[in-house]
Amino acid sequence: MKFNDQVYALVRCIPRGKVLTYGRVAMLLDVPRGARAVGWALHALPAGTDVPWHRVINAQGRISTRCVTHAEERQHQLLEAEDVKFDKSGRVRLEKSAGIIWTPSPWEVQEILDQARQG
DNA sequence: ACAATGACATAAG
DNA sequence: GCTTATGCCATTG
Repeated sequence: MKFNDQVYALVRCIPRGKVLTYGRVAMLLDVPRGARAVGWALHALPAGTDVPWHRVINAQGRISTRCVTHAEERQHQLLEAEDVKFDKSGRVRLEKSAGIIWTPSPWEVQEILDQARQG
C-alpha cells in the first residue's frame, strides 16, 4: 500500500510542536482531495504505533476522531505536551502567523515519499 | 466492477 | 457556530 506508507512516513516526519491537517497531508501526497483516505490510513494504525498520528487534525483545527474512543482527550494531551496551544473552544490555531502548520520543502517531501516507496 | 464505509473538506441553510 | 448535503480518495466485501 503505497498510499498508507506515504501517509505514515509523512506523519512520522512531522516535527514536534507542529500539526498537519488531513487535507494538507493529502496535498503533499499529490492527492489534494484524498483527505478521507488519509483519515482511513491513520485509522488503520495500531495502538502502539510509532507514528505521531496525534499531530494530524482536521481543517478546522479540531480533533475528528469519532470512531476511536476518548482519542480526543488523548490528542489534546499529546498536543499540549508538544507545546501546541488550544483555543477556548478546544481548537488549534491554524493561522499562518501561528506557524503551527508544518510546511516541509518539496524536496523533503520527495525524499519522504521515495523512502516510503522503497519500504 | 459495484456498493458500502470512513480519524475529511467544502458549500449552503 | 452547527447541521445537512455533496464530492473526493482508498479500502473492503
